[in-house]
Amino acid sequence: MTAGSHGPRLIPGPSVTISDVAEAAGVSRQTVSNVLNAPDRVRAETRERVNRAVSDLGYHPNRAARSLRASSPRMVGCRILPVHAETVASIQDRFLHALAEAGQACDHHVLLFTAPDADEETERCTALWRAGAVSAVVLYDVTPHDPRPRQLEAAGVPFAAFGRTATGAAGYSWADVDNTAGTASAVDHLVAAGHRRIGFLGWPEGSSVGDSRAHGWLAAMDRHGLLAQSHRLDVRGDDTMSSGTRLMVELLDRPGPPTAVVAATDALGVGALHAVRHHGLRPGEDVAVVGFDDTPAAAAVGLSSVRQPIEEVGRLIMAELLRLVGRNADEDVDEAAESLHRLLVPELVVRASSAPPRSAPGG
Amino acid sequence: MTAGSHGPRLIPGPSVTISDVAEAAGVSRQTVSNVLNAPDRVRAETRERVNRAVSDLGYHPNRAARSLRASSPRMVGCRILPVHAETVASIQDRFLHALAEAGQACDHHVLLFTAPDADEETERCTALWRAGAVSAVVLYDVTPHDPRPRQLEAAGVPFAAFGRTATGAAGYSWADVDNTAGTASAVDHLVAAGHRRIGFLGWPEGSSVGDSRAHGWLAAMDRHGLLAQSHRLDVRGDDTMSSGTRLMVELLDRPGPPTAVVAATDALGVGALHAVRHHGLRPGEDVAVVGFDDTPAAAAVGLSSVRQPIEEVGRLIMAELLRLVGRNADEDVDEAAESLHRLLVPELVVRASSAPPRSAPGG
DNA sequence: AGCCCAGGCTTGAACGATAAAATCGATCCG
DNA sequence: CGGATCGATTTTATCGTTCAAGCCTGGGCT
Repeated sequence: MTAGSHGPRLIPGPSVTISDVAEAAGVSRQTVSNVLNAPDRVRAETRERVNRAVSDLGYHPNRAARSLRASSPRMVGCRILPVHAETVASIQDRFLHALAEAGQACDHHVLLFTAPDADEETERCTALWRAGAVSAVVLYDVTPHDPRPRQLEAAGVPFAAFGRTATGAAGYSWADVDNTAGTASAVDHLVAAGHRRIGFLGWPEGSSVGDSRAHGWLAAMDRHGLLAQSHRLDVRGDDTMSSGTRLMVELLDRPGPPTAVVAATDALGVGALHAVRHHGLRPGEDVAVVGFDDTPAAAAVGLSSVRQPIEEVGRLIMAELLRLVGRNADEDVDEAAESLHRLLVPELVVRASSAPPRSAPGG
Repeated sequence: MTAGSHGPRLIPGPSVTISDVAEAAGVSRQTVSNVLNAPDRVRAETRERVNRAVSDLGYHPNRAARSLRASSPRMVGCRILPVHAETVASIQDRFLHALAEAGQACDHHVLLFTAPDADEETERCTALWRAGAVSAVVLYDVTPHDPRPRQLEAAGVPFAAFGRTATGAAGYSWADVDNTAGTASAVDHLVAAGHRRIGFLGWPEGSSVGDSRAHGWLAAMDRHGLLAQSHRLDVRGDDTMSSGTRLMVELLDRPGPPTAVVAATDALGVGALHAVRHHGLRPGEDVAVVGFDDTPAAAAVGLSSVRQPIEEVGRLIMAELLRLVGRNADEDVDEAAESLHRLLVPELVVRASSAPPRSAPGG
């Protein structure tokens, strides 16, 4: 690059203001503002002239100024969690993408922040909101005894949650995925394919998500009249692939082994698939396996999996936040009874690991 | 909750302004501002009085107003990619977290946006920058023939990249990970453990990352005087677990099978591990396997893996952006020669799949 | 006493956009 | 033909913060 750097600036600078546009179009600032925000108030001819000036100069209204005047930053805050080694398969990236995409449709953006724990998260949320950096925040992965919703309510910060607490969830807006329905639909699918001895690979009791998924399996087994044998087919361990393999081997070695299993996660499911192959059995034909979360790993190995409708969750949450802060500007609380409380049903993605419907139940 | 909702508002509203603080402390707006931004200009006693008022009222300076006045939004934009089914293991979430964490240290935040393709990404970056929503943007996963750096340079948008193009990379700031050094260090590690027949599982030629990793393996083999046999130990296929298993089976069935393999990704590595087990061999003892990217899956199955120092990349990029926009305010370009050009060396994480150092090379 | 000076604080003026009110022309109607 | 009405545009004021300049007050010096 042989310099020549003192030439005229051809690129429009970052600071084209509404006054520049007004001057170029021969009108006042407010007219430009009207063209952009209330076009019907301006004569067609003027409008066109202003629009030309806008695109000629490459004008974009300054967000800070607009936020200041409107006292609405058009921003939504969301904590991004660190990726721990134990986190086998996170769907946080899908969630954040869905949120960003949903926001973009209505000129809102997602602001990321980090926090070491829940308390700090609440604190940061509050600070961001008080500073007018965000008009609302999103809570990701809210668990039954999560302190965050209560804390944010106390601080008066508008929010919506992905997941919900055991108590007090009526007071705030949330969207959640019905884990119970997810494993139940997996059982239904397997029963329809002719399976009757359907096992479950899960985590030890105590986690809400794990318990829901276990319960969905058990309830569906009961519904299909298969409860009697279920206790022999229920094994628990860590949420890892190797654990899945180990548990599956254990099941297959028992008398009256399962012809199909529902795994609480894809990690367990992928592990189970390998155990099946290791036993010289064909996945999907001899033994069917269904996972949970439809992570890329499941797609890669052809594992059927229950997919959470994260994109839908993102859309719902963003829409709800817009409603919340829009309403706030109008009246105060009071109609809080109309909060969002939506339990979404996940969808089973069928792949080779459970694909060929069996006409007759195998021995 | 038995209403009683018309009580006084105990929670401090979102709109505590600097004037409120000033009034409470019995000083002027500017003095409050000085206490916060240039404490040494204010007498200690006054400072303390103001500080008390600040914390009593829960005052946080309004970001929009500050951004407007300083014409610096203290925000950095970054596109979030959708999670495709083919994306076996993304490290984007780690990167975004690192970026957010690094920014937070100096009161900067990350703004997420989405875009369907590179051109649209450039356009959105430009729009965000022109609107003063971000002071700079970050490019993630820049490939050798990526159009984005050129486009952003043309638009005058300050940016830094994770990854770099084949040409013109001297003109902008980037940090990248040395893939070649990564696979080479894996080979070194295996040679030190006594291995001599070290195979490679990779993708077909044509992708920059894949080729670099292949080249690192080959060069290291050469360096250790093992080049002669390398052509028999180099197999390529898709970046999936099942592909990894298939390729590894193929290698193990050849005459003079490898006692160790380097996989271009964790997906291939995990697949290879299963092939090893399927052959009745013990991973790490009979055959060693090393993956790449140190994804959670690798940790879960005990696969040694080459870990990219993403956190370091995030820190470097954020620091560089601050330098860039700070400099911009001062002088114009000109010292662009001092851009960041940093090639980081990844680090091998040793786990059971290659753990026990062998004193004597096995047959 | 009168003057200067400096530290400590306050006042005025931006930053860029927009809601609300004022202005200007032109049209309409009794 | 005068006043009312209405549409199109401009002017004014404001959001909350900070820079630049101004204003006190008290102390030191001549």
